[in-house]
Amino acid sequence: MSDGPANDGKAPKKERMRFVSAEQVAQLAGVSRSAVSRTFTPGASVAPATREKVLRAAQELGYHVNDLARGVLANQSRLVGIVATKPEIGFRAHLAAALAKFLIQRGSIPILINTGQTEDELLAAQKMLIGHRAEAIIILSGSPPASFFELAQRNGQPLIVIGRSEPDADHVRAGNSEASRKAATVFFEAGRRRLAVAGSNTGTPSIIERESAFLSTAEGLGAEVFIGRGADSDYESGIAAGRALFSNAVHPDAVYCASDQIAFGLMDHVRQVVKLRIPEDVAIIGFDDVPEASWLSYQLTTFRQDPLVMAMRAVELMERRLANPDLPPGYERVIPELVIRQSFRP
Amino acid sequence: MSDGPANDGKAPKKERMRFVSAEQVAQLAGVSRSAVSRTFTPGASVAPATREKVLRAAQELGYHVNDLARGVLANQSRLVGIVATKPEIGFRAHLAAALAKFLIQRGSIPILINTGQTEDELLAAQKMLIGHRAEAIIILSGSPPASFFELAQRNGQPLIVIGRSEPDADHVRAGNSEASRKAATVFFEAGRRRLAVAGSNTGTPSIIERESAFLSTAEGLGAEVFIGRGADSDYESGIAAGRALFSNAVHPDAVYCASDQIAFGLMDHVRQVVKLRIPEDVAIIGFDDVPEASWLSYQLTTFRQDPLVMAMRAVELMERRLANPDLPPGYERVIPELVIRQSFRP
DNA sequence: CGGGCAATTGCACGGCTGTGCGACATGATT
DNA sequence: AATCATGTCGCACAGCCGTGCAATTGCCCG
Repeated sequence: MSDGPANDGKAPKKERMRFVSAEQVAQLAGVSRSAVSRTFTPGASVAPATREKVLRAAQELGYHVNDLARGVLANQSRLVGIVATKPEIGFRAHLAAALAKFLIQRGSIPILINTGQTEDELLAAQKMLIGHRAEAIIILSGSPPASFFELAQRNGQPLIVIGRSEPDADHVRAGNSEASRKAATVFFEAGRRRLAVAGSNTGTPSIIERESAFLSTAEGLGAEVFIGRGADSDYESGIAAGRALFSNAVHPDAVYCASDQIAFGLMDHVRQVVKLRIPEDVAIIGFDDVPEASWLSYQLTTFRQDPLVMAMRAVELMERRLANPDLPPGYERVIPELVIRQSFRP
Repeated sequence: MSDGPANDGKAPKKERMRFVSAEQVAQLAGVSRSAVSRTFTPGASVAPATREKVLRAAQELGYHVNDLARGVLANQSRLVGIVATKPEIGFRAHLAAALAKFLIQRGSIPILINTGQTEDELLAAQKMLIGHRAEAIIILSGSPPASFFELAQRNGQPLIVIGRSEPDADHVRAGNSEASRKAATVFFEAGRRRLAVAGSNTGTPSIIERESAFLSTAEGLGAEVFIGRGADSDYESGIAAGRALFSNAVHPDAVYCASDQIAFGLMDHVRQVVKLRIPEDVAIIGFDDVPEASWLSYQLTTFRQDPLVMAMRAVELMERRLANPDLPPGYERVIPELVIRQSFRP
């Protein structure tokens, strides 16, 4: 009297529903499984009539090739890891979104790894990517330990680094030094003589590069230089930097901020707390040109870093590497353009 | 005289490097492949000595289980799709990041699908998720067509919807109506009588819900009501709404904005273009409490919607559904709390 | 020292797929 | 009409893995 697969006792039907398999389609269409496989393989040899039968059966059953199994066989998963800390903030958010879009366009599957900076977390993320046979890993931020590179290398997973100069790996980054030198120069040429940089104590390589290039140029020009730093490179750090730079009697008359987020915090502090005018009393230049930079409250003059361009370059590097793993490391440098708004006009 | 696998002629070594397989580990360790498999399967029966040998060999070769193949066998991929349009903007960015974090914590692989709103794009994304046998799909935004739900249903992929009431699917959303009624009420109780809502023409269900609940409550209280809308629900839309609401001689003295982004645009327009004071001339309430809301330039009174809480609820719903696919649809409603800042004080 | 029991191990299968190769049908050609 | 080339199809294998089952080992105790 039992019907079906004897659902006896407790067992709450553990087995997940199975997707339709090629075997079932073959059966319904009255052909062999090979015919089904060939129907969905471009360039394979199938008679139009058979193809038609298979497609009809597939349609009826709602069949779709199992890309996982296909990947196991073909030794390619199409999975690509995007590794970032705080991927919801500022420029990184735009970069991650752009990467996801381009990766999907080329038929890859973007995996978003939102990880902390601790070595354990990174290692766990990497294990996951290796386990799933990710074809490549794109790193957006931070400074992964050497072991990260080594492990990826060993498993044949190309690593693309964005925003950091990594001589042994493919990388794409902005021309931080050029931009920072230019910032110091335009400030100086506009008659500003007390130049400051607002950076971060826990700076990423990009931040550090911007700080130091600006400082050395400013000093070279003979200007008085100031440094203010916050804990990170976000809004609060901008406030902290502003506090450090504007608590003395003599303060800078121009501040170069290592990120737009820092600039926003610093501008708010300068205007609302210190009660100085921008740009009359203090000129500001930022970096990134996130959408907020054009908001009326900020009108920030800043270096434009196009996330679409950088993401595309990164994907191109990845494709190049996948096509030929033995190529020497390549790098793309995107030169940022200074977008002039109200916070400083040369 | 040929060495190696006869690299004859053009063929540029197409074959991708293969990862280490269990077979190779078995060979090196001098055991059967089963022993290797058991070593990496918790709870399987392996002698400590064998286990040790296997682990040593695996370490030396850099072996890691192929989760793809494991997934094919066990009929579970651990892949979870996160579908969003413009995942880099505002609240959605925080939601997407939080989801990625929680999914990783529970051992799932978050796939970020950055898609447009056209039906074709959504269908392509879904095909991809079906092909890779994603275990569940979390939708952050927009209004997918009915076919989307149908196709997912048919393939046994649970669908979790965030920010939209979807009676036939698991969903988690904010208490938009309660919040919006409260907004109208506190405005009124503070003596404001010309109440406006700033919304969007292409509103998501959340936006629409907020608009209408505010409007009906405001009318019920006997206040004069205004409506201003922009094309989307971002900063520019806030400017547009501000233009619509403040171009006549008689203008609102309190505006409820359907999102923080709208509020920022509207506040900037009101202060910088219309030259009114906030909150003296115009009181503002927003929705979301993104970090920018606490910036000194805005100090926005707004309804707090915690992305961490919403993401966690969504993941819980997903787990529940995966554990028991036959459950009736569940939903979680998160009640937003009004965070008081300078733009309006009850 | 032998027997029984538990632990461990290897074999083989199952879960999906793509594809080389031989078998077959079919149309065209001499 | 016989033969050949061509296009299709199915079989079987390969590519990874987990696991049931039976065989083997090792150990303990009588």
